[in-house]
Amino acid sequence: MTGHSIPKATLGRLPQYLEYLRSLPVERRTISATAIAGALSMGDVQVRKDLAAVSGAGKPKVGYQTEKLIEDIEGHLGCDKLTNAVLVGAGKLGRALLDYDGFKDFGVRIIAGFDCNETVLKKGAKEILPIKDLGSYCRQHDVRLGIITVGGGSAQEVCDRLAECGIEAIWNFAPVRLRVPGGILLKQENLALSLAYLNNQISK
Amino acid sequence: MTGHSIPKATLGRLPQYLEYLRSLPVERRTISATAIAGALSMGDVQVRKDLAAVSGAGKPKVGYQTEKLIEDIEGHLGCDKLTNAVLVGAGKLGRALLDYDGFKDFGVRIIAGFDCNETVLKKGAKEILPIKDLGSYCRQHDVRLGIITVGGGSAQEVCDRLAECGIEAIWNFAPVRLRVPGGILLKQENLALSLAYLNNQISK
DNA sequence: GAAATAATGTTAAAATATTAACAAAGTGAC
DNA sequence: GTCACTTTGTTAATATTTTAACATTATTTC
Repeated sequence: MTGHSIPKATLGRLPQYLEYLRSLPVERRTISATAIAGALSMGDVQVRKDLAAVSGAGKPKVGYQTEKLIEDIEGHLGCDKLTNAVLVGAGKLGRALLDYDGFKDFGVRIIAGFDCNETVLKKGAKEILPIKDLGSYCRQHDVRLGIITVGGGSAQEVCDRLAECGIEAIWNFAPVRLRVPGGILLKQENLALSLAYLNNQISK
Repeated sequence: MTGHSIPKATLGRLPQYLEYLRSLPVERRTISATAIAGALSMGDVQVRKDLAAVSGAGKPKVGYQTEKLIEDIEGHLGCDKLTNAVLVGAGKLGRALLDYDGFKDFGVRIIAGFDCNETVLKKGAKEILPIKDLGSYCRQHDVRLGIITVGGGSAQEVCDRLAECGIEAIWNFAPVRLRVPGGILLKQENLALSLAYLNNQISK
């Protein structure tokens, strides 16, 4: 168990399980793969296999210990270690993400936003700072993740600057394909993409 | 060609190709699978296979006709048919999506937002209307897609109301698993989920 | 305590998806 | 016109993922 090679497909489903498990009432000490499968409308065998890849054994007739399962999934997703992140581009989307507090459940804390537009700068809990302070801030606060929510035009520039700051991964919302130096992880988020998929299914 | 069974994996990559192709300058009349693969850092054979599934033939030594390729992908993604959508929950994220105009490129037009909070109501290009008008509005405007950006607490309620309005698909940003009546398509969006994945990779 | 049940875990099979290998077809240079 | 080159499309091999089948194990009931 926890051998080493968790299938990529499994990894992609883990957050789903995690989310569901967390939504359960605390009284629910145990849960069966069948129940999870039912709630998430997936095959029960698949759930069992996924869980087997990341967690210990369940008990026949009983299921898995809910709490242990959550812990194990969190462990594999790295939710236990808190990663500091900064966000660049305090437009509407940027501010929405900045204020969204659901990320901390997944081990990421956005500790500050940056923008070049003076008018959006803000002090307080979630600061929005001038972009020129990006480098020094990142180095001071052990920032490992950068989130890009600027327009497509300046995304590459922001990306480069983040790379210079020693960021390890970039989560890009700008609809532009970024060039990142080797060693830096890039995740492209394209909300329109989800829509396209939905729209396709509807029309069908 | 356009036989009928496009692999699911291919379908998932189509929006990526589309995005890239659209980013090309118009002078670029033809493009090779190799070039696409290079830009997107994927295997060239895969690109060729994907393209073969949705479009006609390319010419050796030349590549594919950019414009035709775009059209074909759009066709398969249903981007050609414009679908009307409404958004419920005009918080920061909701307003960000409402104002984001990238969706229309993927065949979806958010024509109005709804909220129960009187203070955010707004007239103009992208109206924000009181939630009580949801039903009549949807029926009048042939709305087929509903986007939920309310908090987790009221998401199910909103979902039920949308279902009553004859919506065909729901795109849910609330971190809650919704129960939808059969026949309605549900796509769960969980931004935190992407983060979890990233964070996992970093920690590794 | 034996039988019934609900769950697990494993092994094998089937389906999908990716990668590699190679032959064929345009294009351009000489 | 032939040769070299690039790029396609196809066929086969490999890897991965999903599904099915089945034997096993704890719990509950009688």
